[in-house]
Amino acid sequence: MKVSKAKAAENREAILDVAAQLFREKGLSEVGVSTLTAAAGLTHGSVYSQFGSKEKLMTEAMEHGFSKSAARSAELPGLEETIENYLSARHRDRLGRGCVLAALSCEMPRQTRSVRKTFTAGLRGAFERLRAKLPKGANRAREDDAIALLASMIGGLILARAVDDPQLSDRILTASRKRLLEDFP
Amino acid sequence: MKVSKAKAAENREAILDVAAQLFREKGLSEVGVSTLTAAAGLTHGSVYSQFGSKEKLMTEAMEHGFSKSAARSAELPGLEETIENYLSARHRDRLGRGCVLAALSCEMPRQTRSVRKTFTAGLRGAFERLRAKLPKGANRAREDDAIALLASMIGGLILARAVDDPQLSDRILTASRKRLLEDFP
DNA sequence: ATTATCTATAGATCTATAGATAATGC
DNA sequence: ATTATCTATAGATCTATAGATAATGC
Repeated sequence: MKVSKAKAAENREAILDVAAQLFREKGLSEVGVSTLTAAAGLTHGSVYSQFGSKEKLMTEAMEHGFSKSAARSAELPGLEETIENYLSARHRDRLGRGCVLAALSCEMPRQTRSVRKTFTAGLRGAFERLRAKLPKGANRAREDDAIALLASMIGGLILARAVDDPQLSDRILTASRKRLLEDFP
Repeated sequence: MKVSKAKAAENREAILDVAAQLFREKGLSEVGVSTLTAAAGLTHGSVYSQFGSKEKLMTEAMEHGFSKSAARSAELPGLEETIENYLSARHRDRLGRGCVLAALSCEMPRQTRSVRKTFTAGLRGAFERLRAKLPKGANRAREDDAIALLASMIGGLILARAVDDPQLSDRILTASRKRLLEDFP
C-alpha cells in the first residue's frame, strides 16, 4: 500500500531518528533492521525501499547525529562550557542522544570504507569546531591542540560510560574536566 | 574422545589466546563461539565444557589480556616511554594484541554486570600502574592525574584506529603524544 | 502507472544443550 | 568410571529479496 510522498518522507525521518539513537545505544552491528523499523512503526522492508541497505542507513543515521552535534556546538561558543558540557554526567547518561564519535569509535576498525569515511568526516568537523573555540595562536598548533583536546574528551566520556562503579565514573569525569580546563589554557 | 589433563589445559589456553585476540579485533559480540574454537582447532562444544558460557570466556579472555598488559607495563618504568609506546603506530596497528581497554570500552555499556566488573577491575589496575609512574605529589592529585592521562591516551588511540585516513591517524597520535608529554610533567 | 510498504521466505548466522564417543586415569 | 570433545540439533536471530497489495498522483 503506497503512502503519500509527505508520509514517506515522514517515515524516512522516523527511521533515521530511531536509528541514530539505537545505533549509539546498542552499536551498529547489534541492532537489527527489524528492531529499528518496528520502533518507528514500520516493517523491515521499508529500510530497503528507503535506504537500499543497512549500511546506507548507518551512514545517514551517523550524519543525522553529526548535524545535531554541530548545531548544539554552535550554541556553546565558549571553550570552558564546551568541555564542561561534554564531560558532564548528563552527557554520559544519554548515550543514545550524545556524541556519535564517543558512541561508535571503537566499532570503526571493522566497518566498511563508506561507514569509516562518514565517521572521519564527522570527526574532522568536530576538530574544526573545537579549534575555532581555542584562543588564537599558531594555526598548526591550534589544530593539534584541538585534536589532542577532543581525543581526551572522548576518552574520558567513553571510560565514564564503561565502568560499573558510579563513583569511579564520576571521578573520571571530574578528573578529566579539571585537567583539561587547566591545560587548555 | 577424552584427552589428557595436560592436553585439556593446553586446549583451554589455546582458546583463551585466540579469544583474547579476536574479541579485541572483532568485538565481543561479533565473534561467534565457533569462530573462536575453529581458530584453536576445536569445535564449539569445547567452549561449553571448558568455560560454561560465552560470557565466562569473555571475562577470562579479558583478564588474560589485562595480565599481559600489566607485565608489559612493568618493563616500561618511565612515564615518557609509556606514553610514547601507547600512542605509537605499532600499538595502533596491533588491535588484537594491544590494550584491552581501548579495544572494548565502547561495548561496555551494553555488557552484563560480570563483564563490566572485569573491565572496571582492569581499568583500576591500569590507573594504579600509571599513577606509580607519575612524579611524586599529593596522593589524591596524582590519582586524578593518572585517570585524566589514561583517558587521554585511550581516546587518542581509539580515534587513531577509527579514522579512514592514514595521515590524519598519524597526526592524532603525534598531536596527542606531544600534548601529553608537555602536560604530564 | 507508479511506488511505499508489507508478507513470506531464503540462507546464514548465533548460543546452548543433549547424547554419543573414546581415551584417560583411577 | 570419568570426562573432554564432537555431532546433531533446537530455536532465535540476522540481512536481503521477490512478489503482492493498495493508495497516490499523473
